Amino acid sequence: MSKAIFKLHAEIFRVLSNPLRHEIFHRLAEREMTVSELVEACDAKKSNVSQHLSLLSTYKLVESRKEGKNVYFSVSYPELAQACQLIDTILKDQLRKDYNLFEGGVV
Amino acid sequence: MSKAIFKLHAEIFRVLSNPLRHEIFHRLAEREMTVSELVEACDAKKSNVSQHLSLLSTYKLVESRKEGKNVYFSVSYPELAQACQLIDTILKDQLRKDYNLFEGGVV
DNA sequence: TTAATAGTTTAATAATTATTAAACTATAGG
DNA sequence: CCTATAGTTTAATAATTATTAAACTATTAA
Repeated sequence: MSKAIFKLHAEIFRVLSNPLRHEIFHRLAEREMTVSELVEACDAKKSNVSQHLSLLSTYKLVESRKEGKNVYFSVSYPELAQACQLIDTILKDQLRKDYNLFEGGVV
Repeated sequence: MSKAIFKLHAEIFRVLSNPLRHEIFHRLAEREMTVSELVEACDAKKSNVSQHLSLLSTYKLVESRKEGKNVYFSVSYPELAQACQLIDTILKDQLRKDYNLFEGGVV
């Protein structure tokens, strides 16, 4: 396995390594949403959400369709979203104990 | 699901988002290795590998045992390593087509 | 007890990434 | 046309992260 492949794979992890981007991806894995809906759900700035969506799109993790004034986003590969949720589950189940790193039992 | 949880999950993705760290984790998922073996396998600087291992350890993704002059590292949760490999596989299978982003068919 | 090997830590620099506000584009309705 | 709403882009600043070299610690063996 070559450096280039590790780099490519790591790159996808990087895309999901920003908390807001991770949240956006997670929410889209549950249902299609407009930018405004995401802005409200995530309690974030519109321009910020838009930029994160743009990066997620660049890496084809999400896709969008325009309908009137709204743009609806959804995950491109449900399989990938599932795999990410699997990781999230493993983390929740298995790291909960360990993480006194993270201010007192946040999980 | 709270902000804090997204942050925690994103943090693990961040740990695996550095190419060298990703490579190290991937190699350790295959077998236990010493720091020197990793340095050679990854063709990287010893201090750099050591620092990445330290971060991986902090997040409990890897663990180590000392034997004489050597320190042997291995993955802590094979389940997590498997889930990461699942993501890697999905990426390889599904994104290959799309990635003309990445200099001419690297995957 | 010295030299060699294995690994870690520190500290500085370089490189990336995230966030914000402001300017911008597009669409729909009055 | 004018205004409001939805979203994007740009550009600047702030914050994080990665890499390197050099100094350091620990262990083994001569």
